[in-house]
Amino acid sequence: MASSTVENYLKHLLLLAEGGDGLVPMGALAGALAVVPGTVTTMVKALAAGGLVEHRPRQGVRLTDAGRGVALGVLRRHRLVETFLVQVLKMDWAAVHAEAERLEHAISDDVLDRLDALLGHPAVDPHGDPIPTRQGRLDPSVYATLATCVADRPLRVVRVTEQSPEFLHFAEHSGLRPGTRVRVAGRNLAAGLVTVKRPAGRPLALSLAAAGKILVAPAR
Amino acid sequence: MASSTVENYLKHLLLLAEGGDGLVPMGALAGALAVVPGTVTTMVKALAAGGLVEHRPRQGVRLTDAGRGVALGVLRRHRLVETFLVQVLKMDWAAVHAEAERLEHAISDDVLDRLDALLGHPAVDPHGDPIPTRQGRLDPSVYATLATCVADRPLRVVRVTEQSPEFLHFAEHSGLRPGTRVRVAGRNLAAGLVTVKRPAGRPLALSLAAAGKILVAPAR
DNA sequence: TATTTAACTTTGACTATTCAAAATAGCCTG
DNA sequence: CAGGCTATTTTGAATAGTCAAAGTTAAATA
Repeated sequence: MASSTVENYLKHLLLLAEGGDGLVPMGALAGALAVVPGTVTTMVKALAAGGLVEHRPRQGVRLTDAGRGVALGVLRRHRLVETFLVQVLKMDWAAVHAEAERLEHAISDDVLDRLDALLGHPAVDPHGDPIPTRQGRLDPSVYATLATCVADRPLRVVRVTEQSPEFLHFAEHSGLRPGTRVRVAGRNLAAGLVTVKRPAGRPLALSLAAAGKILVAPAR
Repeated sequence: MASSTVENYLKHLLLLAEGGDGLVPMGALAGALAVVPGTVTTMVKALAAGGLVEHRPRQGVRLTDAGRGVALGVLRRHRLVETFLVQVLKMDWAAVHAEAERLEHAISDDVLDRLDALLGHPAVDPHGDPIPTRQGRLDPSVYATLATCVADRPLRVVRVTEQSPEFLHFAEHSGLRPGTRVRVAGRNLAAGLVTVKRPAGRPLALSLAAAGKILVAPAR
């Protein structure tokens, strides 16, 4: 059994590898885990010895298939727990991330399957993040963001890729939860601003950095 | 924050102190935690330094008020989680103990309060064990057992004080879950046997040791 | 190409928790 | 009261995970 620490290393490796070629710099992992770089080097060598990662010295780390399997399991637990906390216990979607960080290491497969059934086998969590299937399949869909999408088309928020309570509260109060219909009214690249229109409320201005965290798809 | 290990030491100390004067022999604690006695000595000295227990060298350990408070919190989490697993996730009552052993260290007060409300503020868990209140009050009721109660009176099973899946499965199949009406038909002390009658089914024979684990109250 | 710099690795040390095995303290028996 | 037994404590060592700080490397800069 992988310890909570090992599970965290693998989970963050999976998250950091999204998009790229999978080779994660040691420093990025250290930052994500809030430990000093030397600690990561030590741990990564141990994980490599266990066949969970491949270590390219001075270049980075990559999950092996075995490591990816473990990481997907952790991510599935994390996202299903978040969904449970919001849908059944009616918790604030900004608070559930921290809770799930602890619970994801303490839930058995049996409990997880029951939770999954209770929730109706959800495909995404409250933030719109896809939930890996029991077989370890993770929806690879790539979406545009409010910073990159075509302007003046009807859109639908599908995902908010940030878990800090501050940002999530802002998104909620701005009516930018997954499912909301929006439209990009304009962009001012020089000023780094995006203006979006929502069904109700006046136009909303947000920075390109913030806009880049709101993933959208064409509203059909 | 107390580590899982510390929480376990305190929880078992609370459980082992039930009834007695509170002074638990080091060996008993070692047995309950499945560690060697030397480990307990080391750990208990650390807990004593932290004000959570009082250590009487060569005699035993006792919880301080602070330690008891922590232990009651752990026990509350354990028993509420068990109740949730049985009532909401429909798990086998024999399986939930092991699950709760892990979850009890990962649940926040916020989640716990919501679970408590969802379950309707239960007073006892699926085994009939009392759930400490949020204020740390634990029902001190003492019940008779099938081994000690008066014979030939209508009774009601209130609690099964064993968590091994084997015993719980036996109890379930024998119709001895909390709530069941029973009556002691007879005892043979020499043979160490108790015969009980249940509403349905033929008389059931069980050993005094087993009968001592089934707590009962007069059926009103 | 020589130098600077940022990222990464190494080294030595520390905390928490555990075990095995040797030492000791109390108590019970004769 | 001497032995002996049992529970407990001590001692020495191991494992997992971590940090601080010193040492390397490789790539970017001049």
